Amino acid sequence: MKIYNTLTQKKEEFVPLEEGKVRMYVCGPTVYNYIHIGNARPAILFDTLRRYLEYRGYEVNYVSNFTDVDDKIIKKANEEGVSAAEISERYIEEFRTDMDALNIREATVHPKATQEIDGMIEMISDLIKKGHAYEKNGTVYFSTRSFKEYGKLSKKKIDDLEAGIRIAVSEEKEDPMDFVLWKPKKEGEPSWQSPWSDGRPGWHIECSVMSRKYLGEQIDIHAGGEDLVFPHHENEIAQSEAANGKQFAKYWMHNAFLNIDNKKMSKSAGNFFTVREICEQYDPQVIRFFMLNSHYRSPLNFSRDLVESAKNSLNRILTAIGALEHLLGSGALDRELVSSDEQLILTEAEALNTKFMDAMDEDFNTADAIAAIFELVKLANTHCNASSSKEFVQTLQERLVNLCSILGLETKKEEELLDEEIEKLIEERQAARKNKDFARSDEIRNLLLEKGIILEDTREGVRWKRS
RNA sequence: GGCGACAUAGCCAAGUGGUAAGGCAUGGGUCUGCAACACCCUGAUCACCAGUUCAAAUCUGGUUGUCGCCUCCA
Repeated sequence: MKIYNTLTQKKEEFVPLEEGKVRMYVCGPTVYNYIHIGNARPAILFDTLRRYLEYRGYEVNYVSNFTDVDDKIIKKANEEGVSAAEISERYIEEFRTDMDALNIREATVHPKATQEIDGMIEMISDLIKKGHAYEKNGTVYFSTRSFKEYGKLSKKKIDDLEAGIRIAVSEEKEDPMDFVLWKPKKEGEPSWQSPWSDGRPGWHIECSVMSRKYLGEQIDIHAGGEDLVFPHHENEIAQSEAANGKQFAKYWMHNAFLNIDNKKMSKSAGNFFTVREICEQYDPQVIRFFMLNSHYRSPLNFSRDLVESAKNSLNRILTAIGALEHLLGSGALDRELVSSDEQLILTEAEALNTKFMDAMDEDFNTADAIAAIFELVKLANTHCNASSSKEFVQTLQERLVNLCSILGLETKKEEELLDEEIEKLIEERQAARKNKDFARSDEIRNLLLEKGIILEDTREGVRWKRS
């Protein structure tokens, strides 16, 4: 299994620190609003990676934080006249709702920054003691020059960064590139006591501390959006490695951005969508499929047309699985033994299964893996019918369901029951068709279509699905 | 100014040395009472130029174009 490592800029064989176990940390959201569709990309991707690792037999310890103290949260709280905690709690709940809709599993541990302040103070003290940080008027800065490998992740040289050109440099800093570990509170801000001042932690220190607490000093995979490479992840490396004296994360994975109509999402331009509003218009599964249908390290464009297209694509897969299940449930399959012709098809299916796994092993190539699913769909559509053997159909059905579930695509909707009224209409339509009353038959079909029920007449009876 | 990425059919998108996966859309056909689903057929020499090689979308150099990071941001 190979993973592209931002640190080395190469695909590397994945070898976990401890055999059979994977420790991964994914930078979580700052909870000050609903998450947008761009936030959903890493969440979906790394959840899928986790599912795949587990499928491959690894025990995955997946930690993702909530940044629940931050300027943006405080600003929002002040605007609404409520506490920062109220804002963060509210949006943590909304975040969970969105994650659930997208079928993203909950992290093993989902720590909140505000509950880890002690650990942060401890690490900051340690960094000061080791000469990697210094205090000025209640503010503690990390001394980037003290960490000689600073810049190794983002491949930047401190001298090239031209700090201060675009933001005013605080005169307190010994070097323009030094960043804040702890800052004193301003009026009306939430604060915690510390040896330096009543205040709050800087953003970067959170992840170093939470990662160490829940996963240890060294972890396997640290992931996030590519914009986090610098400065966030660079700073995390500096803090963690300066404090622990060990390599922090072995593999750094970064997903490319999601653009809207070919432009970067920005609130000022108004070209962004929240996950919430997209989920009102489309099955969240479509969004998940959409994200997985391209490579995680390539920029991905988002537009209505593209989602429409993804919806049709996903439907092809789901329809095929639905058809197999319908066939299995129809009682039409009375042959038990797999024929020799069927055995050949099953061998092909086995090869496609391997193709899927190979694609996933090659730096998590979900687009290629999905291609294997489509080829499997084609096999099933072409070869499964009422004269197939039960085992043949079942094997293909199970293969498809299994591959989809690795990607977090749920194919088994719970046994849904239709309204009695609708059931009656379907029966009435069947009777009408039998009597060749096609006018009435079509009338009923259209009526149900308006109610979101699509009917399909098959040799094995009527099949319905939701539009 | 520094660092980095990308450019494949109408659209989306795999593919890093041996003559282009997969999907969506389009058009034609089969199936169907009609549909839907499905199946069959239908499409690109891989931005451009030069080079390396028996052989390049895939390597090297250059050109053009698009984009990201360097500031809170997934």
